[in-house]
Amino acid sequence: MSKGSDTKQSIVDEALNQARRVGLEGVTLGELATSVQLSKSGLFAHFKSKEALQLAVLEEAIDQFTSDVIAPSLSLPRGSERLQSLFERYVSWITDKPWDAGCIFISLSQEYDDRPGPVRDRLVESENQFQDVIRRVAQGAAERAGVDSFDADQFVYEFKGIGLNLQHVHRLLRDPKGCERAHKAFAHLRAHNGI
Amino acid sequence: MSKGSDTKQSIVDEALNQARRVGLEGVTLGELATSVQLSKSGLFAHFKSKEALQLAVLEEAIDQFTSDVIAPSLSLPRGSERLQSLFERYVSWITDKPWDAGCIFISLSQEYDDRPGPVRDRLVESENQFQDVIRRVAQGAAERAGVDSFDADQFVYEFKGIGLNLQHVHRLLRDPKGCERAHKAFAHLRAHNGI
DNA sequence: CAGACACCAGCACGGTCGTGCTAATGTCGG
DNA sequence: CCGACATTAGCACGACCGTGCTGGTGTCTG
Repeated sequence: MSKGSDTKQSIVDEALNQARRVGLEGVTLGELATSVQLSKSGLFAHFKSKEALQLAVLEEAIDQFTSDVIAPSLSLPRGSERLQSLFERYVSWITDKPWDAGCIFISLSQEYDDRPGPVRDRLVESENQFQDVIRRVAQGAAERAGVDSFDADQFVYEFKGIGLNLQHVHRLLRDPKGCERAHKAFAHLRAHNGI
Repeated sequence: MSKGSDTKQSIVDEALNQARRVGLEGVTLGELATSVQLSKSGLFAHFKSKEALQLAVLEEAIDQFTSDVIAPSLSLPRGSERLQSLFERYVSWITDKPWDAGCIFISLSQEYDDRPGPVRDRLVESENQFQDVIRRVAQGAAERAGVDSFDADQFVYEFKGIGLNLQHVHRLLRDPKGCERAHKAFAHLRAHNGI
């Protein structure tokens, strides 16, 4: 039972790479099939619908994000060190991909903000979970630093803004100074909150 | 020669509205034709290609942005008042649209960041122009406030981050507190820079 | 008022889309 | 080694895509 799972995994991997460039709706079964050297119907047999494939791809992206960004940061000691790590790994996630394609969640959030359905629902759920992680990590840093009246939700908002514009300047405008500006902005944010 | 221009304008308007929801590639000539009560070929005759239509739509969006956001702000006296107006009009542009669809440039930047061609080129050009406006307005406010060593580019980066995440939380997460957070973040940004 | 021309509908084209059905191939446990 | 079953190819389908051509209908100009 391993042959089938293997090819299914390679399909999802390739679909994820393509989705980073053309979006999840833009991934085509025909094109995807030739990419993984399968017939269109052979590929389709692994998923009962295109939507199921899209959900599998999204799930794969969430898994990668969890193990690349979240988990390593949470393994660090609570406090500003963990917070800094979370930010830096988020920056790397957006800019360091060997395949040059950026953060897929940011692309998908624009693609699905007006497209109801299970894909959008799952995307919203994962975004909220990520916000929760940021909030808790920041809250921990604030407590360790002895800061009172810390507005965690506001911190999350500004944290994400830095990341979103990083993707914007890095991918659309091709500004090489993006990372530098992102780090500087985050330093401002930390200083402003005393953490 | 006014009948033709009128219908052409109504086509572009409708296409712009649809593009806000499904992107420029997602706008379909057939669907667009029925929306404006024209035959597909009748509509197509106004543009020699779909790409020409896309460029016309983008140009229309740029015009609206200029007259809704940029021009009114630039008519105000130089300084922090003008800067604040620019930000608030940007926030309104993202959230206040009667058609509930958000800022199309943010959607397009994700759609075309990996799709070379004239549409992407024009989009990049207009983004750079907007950044120039922010930079000059902020620089003016800094000079009026007597601030030295003002990092205008960094200010632009953080300004845009606030707007991008506003679109994100407003449209995807449907967070009603988005505007409030955006304004608070901008107040932080101004305070940090002393303007 | 008539001729020139802009405007638009009808129809057709090759392609590709997602999705099914059927049959041949492969893989694995007994 | 063989039978059960998972995996994949071939083929077909209706729908829609962007794009042309051709002819008719309106509209403005002289």
